[in-house]
Amino acid sequence: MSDLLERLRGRGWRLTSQRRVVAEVLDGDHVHLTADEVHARATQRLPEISRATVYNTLGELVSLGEVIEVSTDGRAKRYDPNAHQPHQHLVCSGCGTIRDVRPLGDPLADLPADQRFGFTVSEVEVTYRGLCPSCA
Amino acid sequence: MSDLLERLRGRGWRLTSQRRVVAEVLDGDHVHLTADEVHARATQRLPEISRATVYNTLGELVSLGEVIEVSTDGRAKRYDPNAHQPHQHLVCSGCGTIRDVRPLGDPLADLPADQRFGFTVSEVEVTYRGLCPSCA
DNA sequence: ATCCTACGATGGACAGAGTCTAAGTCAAGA
DNA sequence: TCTTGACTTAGACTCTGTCCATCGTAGGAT
Ligand SMILES: [Mn+2]
Ligand SMILES: [Mn+2]
Ligand SMILES: [Zn+2]
Ligand SMILES: [Zn+2]
Repeated sequence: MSDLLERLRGRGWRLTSQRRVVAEVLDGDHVHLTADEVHARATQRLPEISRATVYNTLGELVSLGEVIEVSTDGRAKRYDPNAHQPHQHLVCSGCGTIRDVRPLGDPLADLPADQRFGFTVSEVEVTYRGLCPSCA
Repeated sequence: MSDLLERLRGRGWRLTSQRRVVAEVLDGDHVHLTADEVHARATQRLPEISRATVYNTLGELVSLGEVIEVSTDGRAKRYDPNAHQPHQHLVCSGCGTIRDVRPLGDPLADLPADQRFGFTVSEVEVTYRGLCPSCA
């Protein structure tokens, strides 16, 4: 996480307390918080941080490739700090919990040429759904 | 499409001009309209149809399994009348066009047991992304 | 053919998620 | 320490979707 801040400062990022707090909140595994959840947690450490700044900072982290935007339901987007290891998501239909998963093989290979309609396909996103142990 | 209306009438649906128009707008292949797009097209045929009715009717069609809700971007949900043939989606990152595709094999099989975290996995949703011929 | 009524349609208020702006603040280089 | 442009802030605004009270009508009953 501190190396994230180093990396960003190297790219000319002005290091403010707000940005530091947002980065801290996003630290960890299987973290998939909404912007408002990030804001709520950031507020505990820095009471006056604004919603706009959280949105701005998250947007910048996404642009810089340090955070991934995930929208598994039709609701709020979730922000995922696990950006450097490609992965997919397993979502509980009961409670909404999201886990990072790594399927075998290359999901792109499953789409035959005659199903590509002339597209240059470069990316694939897979969402597995089911019930977690607590909800089953 | 008329068999759709028959099926629904058989299930006790009251057949109103509004519902008929929404069903007509959703007819076709590779149709993935937002609720407001459905409303705009429905308005051309039936000028006084309301937004609420479009949302209600779409919601009912989804509950009845006749239409599928798709959210490929973080924006508005899209409504897909191709509900009886399981399929996945190929989305153009340039213009947003969505095509129905059928990948080979069973995507569920690619998730090994040690990546299931005790979940009962029952469903998988795949979104391929790339550039369509016009945007490339 | 007409009547009844419960189901459906309507418009507008409301809510959640996100964007934008104008004005104030401050990190960091000179 | 001074300066300045980048950053933060509050709140207005947009977009998507839901809810509600009231009105209208599809379709069965007579
Ligand atoms: Mn993740
Ligand atoms: Mn489709
Ligand atoms: Zn669960
Ligand atoms: Zn395109």
